[in-house]
Amino acid sequence: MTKAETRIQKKNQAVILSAGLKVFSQYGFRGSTLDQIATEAGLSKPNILYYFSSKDAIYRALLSRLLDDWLEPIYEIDASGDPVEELLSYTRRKLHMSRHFPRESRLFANEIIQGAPHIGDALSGELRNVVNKIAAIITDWVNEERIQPVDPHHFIFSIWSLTQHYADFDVQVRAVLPDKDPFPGAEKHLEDMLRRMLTMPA
Amino acid sequence: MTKAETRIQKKNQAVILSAGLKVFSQYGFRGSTLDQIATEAGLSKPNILYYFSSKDAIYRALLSRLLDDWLEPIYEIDASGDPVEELLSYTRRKLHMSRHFPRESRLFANEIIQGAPHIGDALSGELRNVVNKIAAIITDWVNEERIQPVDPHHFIFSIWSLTQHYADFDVQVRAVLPDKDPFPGAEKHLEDMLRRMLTMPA
DNA sequence: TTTTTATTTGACCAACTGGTAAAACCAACG
DNA sequence: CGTTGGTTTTACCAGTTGGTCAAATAAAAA
Repeated sequence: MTKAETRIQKKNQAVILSAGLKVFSQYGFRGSTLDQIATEAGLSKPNILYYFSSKDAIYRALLSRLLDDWLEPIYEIDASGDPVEELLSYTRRKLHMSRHFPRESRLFANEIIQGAPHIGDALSGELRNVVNKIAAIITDWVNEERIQPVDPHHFIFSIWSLTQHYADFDVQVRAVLPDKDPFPGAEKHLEDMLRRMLTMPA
Repeated sequence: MTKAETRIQKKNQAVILSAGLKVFSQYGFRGSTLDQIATEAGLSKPNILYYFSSKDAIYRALLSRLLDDWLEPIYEIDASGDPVEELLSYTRRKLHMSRHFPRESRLFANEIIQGAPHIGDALSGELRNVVNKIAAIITDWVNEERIQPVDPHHFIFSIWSLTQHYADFDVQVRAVLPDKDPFPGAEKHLEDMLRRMLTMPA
């Protein structure tokens, strides 16, 4: 039986997780320090360790929420919907995440680049399963000749990379396009490109 | 007048840079330690600092080589060549780099994700210039109706993200496709997709 | 060979790391 | 009011960090 949490606990846990997200997403696990997180959270270091038993515990708490959020848009793909529209709106949802939750995207990117030491299991477990499911749907759509032939797995990787790029490489994108918000252009570009790629020629 | 380097200097500098690349590309700058690099290089820590004045110096030496290597394939794009083939072979060169120099790709990714604190200037300088040049070429090709209309900047970003994904997110890719080498499939997929994108009428 | 120069090492340091312990503080409730 | 239980802080610790220094060693030049 888990004890009910007080208001203060809820608030401070949220503050710490938010600070941890900011710091971990920028420096990776090993490059981040409890002092940084404490400063960012406006709490003392021992106070942080009163709410989370260790640096690792903060990181793991963040990651366990993360994978769910990261995968959630893919569950909304509807096998009975219009193939092109389903895949385009999945892409739109992923791009939306890059725009509005770039820190989460970068935290994930850091974890993967470092070899996924904390979530490797989830990758070859849940992630792999859901990807294979969607890949099967895409294969069906191809066989029914409702979209152009594509390698379903690599196509999914393409959507991930195309959308996450705008969060993970934000600095680079803005260095090249300094004046404007890149996202409207990105959305139009991705929609055009993917639609062209998927659409059967008349 | 710079002194000529002895063969020991050459060898040890190379060994240290190689070890630094391995460590920095996995943990980022702040997450890496001189001890790790020393162990990886098979040298003592003070011995490493005999060849490079600081941890930062190793990192900067790596980055200064990196941007050149990273950009080099784009310089080979020939404005007078066949548009589709030029862009496809650029993509192939980038994918080739992801396959054979994944550590360099991840070092670069780490640096960008962290906000490019060491190479921000190069991004808004040299990188921006060369991208704008290639973007102008692509715009010409579009205007001459030799390829389908695309946003040139976002199209370049797309090539980068699609190809680098296979280096930076290698663990994820292999978690989903555990049995096979992903690169042959990736090459075919990217070629199919990009060709369709550039040639199919809207 | 001797001398000069380049290289490597072991001992060390101050600052920082994640984490602990106990005392002090504070809010609520009887 | 006083007690109780949750919260915060101060002081601290042992291990690690990037980096220094002088002495020891190996290589090259004379």
